Parts: sequence; C-alpha cells; structure tokens
Amino acid sequence: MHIAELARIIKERRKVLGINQEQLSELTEIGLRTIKGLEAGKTNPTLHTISTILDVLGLTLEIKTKK
Amino acid sequence: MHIAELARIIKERRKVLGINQEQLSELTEIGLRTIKGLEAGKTNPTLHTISTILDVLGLTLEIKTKK
DNA sequence: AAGTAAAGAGCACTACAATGCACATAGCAG
DNA sequence: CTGCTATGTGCATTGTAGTGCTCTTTACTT
Repeated sequence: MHIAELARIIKERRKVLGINQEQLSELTEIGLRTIKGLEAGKTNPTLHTISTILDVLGLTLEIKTKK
Repeated sequence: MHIAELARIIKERRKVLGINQEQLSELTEIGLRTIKGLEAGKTNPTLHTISTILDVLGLTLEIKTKK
C-alpha cells in the first residue's frame, strides 16, 4: 500500500458516497487542508489520519499475509 | 485499525520470523528507536513506516469495505 | 543470584504532518 | 465564454514522528 493508491481509494470512495472534501473534513474532524493534501498524494499520512478517514467512509484497514 | 493492534501484529509476526528489533531495523532501514516506539504503542506511525515494516515481515495492508 | 540479551524510555534535534488562510486552477452547468 | 463549485497549492505555525545516544528495565539462561 503506497500513498498514491491510498489517495485514489479514498477519493473514489468519497465520490461514491457523494460527499466533497469539505464534508469529509467535517465528518472526520480532520482539517480540510490535510484531506486535500492526502488526496492529492502530497503527504505521508499518519495511522490516525488514515484510519479516521477510512472509518467515516465505511472502510477498514486490514493486515494480511503476503501471497 | 488502531495503534495498539498494529503494534501487537508487528511484534508477534516479528517473533514468528525469529528476528529481534535490531534486525528488523536493519532490514527495513528504519531507525531502531522508531521500531521500539512503534511496538511499544508510543507513536502514531506514518504510512511509510507502517508499509515498509509490514513489507519486510511478509505482510500487506489492505482496505476493505466495512461489514 | 548473576550474567546476558532484548526491549523500553528520557533527552535533544531535524524533518515534516497537520492545520488555517488565502489564492490558483480545474470541472462543469448554463 | 461565464459563473459557480470543488479541488489543488503556497506560506507560516505548531506539534510530533523519526532518529541516535545513553541508560533502565525486563526476560531468559545457567
């Protein structure tokens, strides 16, 4: 999992749910500037930021054995 | 996925593979102090740190739809 | 109990994530 | 082409992740 892939998944999921970055910022209580930077692939987000956003989007992080 | 759970998974997997924190630090090129802090659940690691460690441990991060 | 190896923690420093604000750019409806 | 809305970005600030060094604590072995 790299940053570009995470950014893509979050952005796509957000659009499927029909909300914009500002609404996602309010729902997650994560700064709008942070959401923008993350979706644009410009930052290396922390676990807290990632899991909070995924949670609001109805997604979860899982760890699997590499095949 | 929260920090304590990630710490537990990484620590257990590392022991299964029979390596210590110092060896994991060398294999991942991530500072020993960072590995120690992460496994002790004292930090909020970045995606780069998490994915690099999981990769060396033969694990991968996946994003799933919450059930 | 004593010795050794591994893990945890304090301190100080650097780099950068998170943040708000303001402005720029892209996309889309008319 | 013109607005309008959403997304992207530059700048400055604050907090903290990542790091090495050193010391303490824990765990295992004899």
